[in-house]
Amino acid sequence: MNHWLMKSEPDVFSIDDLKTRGKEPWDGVRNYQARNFMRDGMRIGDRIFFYHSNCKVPGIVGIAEVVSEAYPDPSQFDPDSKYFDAGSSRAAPRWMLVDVGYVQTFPRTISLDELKSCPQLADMPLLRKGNRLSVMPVAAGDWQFINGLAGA
DNA sequence: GCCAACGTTGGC
DNA sequence: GCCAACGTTGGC
Repeated sequence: MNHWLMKSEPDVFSIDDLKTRGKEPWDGVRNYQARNFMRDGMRIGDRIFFYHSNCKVPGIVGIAEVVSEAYPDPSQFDPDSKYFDAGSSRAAPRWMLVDVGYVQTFPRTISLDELKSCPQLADMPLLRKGNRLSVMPVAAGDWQFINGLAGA
């Protein structure tokens, strides 16, 4: 099983929103590297750290899981969507997504500051300077370590 | 709201 | 194929 981290702005879609909905199509990803992780890397049952970005205390707030295979992101075909992509077509979809299901909310947020303070996590892609990927892999060891921090 | 970092676009 | 301009991300 592979492990992942996905960023979301809580003002737009928070882990509480995911909890309420149960599962959600992860639409709107318009970065090729992130798309490739979803399309080629993710398998049903893979676990995901849910990360809140662009907010007061950015950090990992809980766990989600992959609940579908990758399929074309419908929003790319919708002219009324802000994610519409005129360069894509149903015959050759450019953007893929997976459905993400709620698993648990951590008892506390593992803040970005705390993650940065752990020498064990220095190689995490999340902590690399200038990284803006919204979907990225998490090494098995880092997954275990962070779960330990969360008391989960 | 600022701005550094980085991806994409498009002229040439 | 180069690279300047532009847009976006996301921490602060």
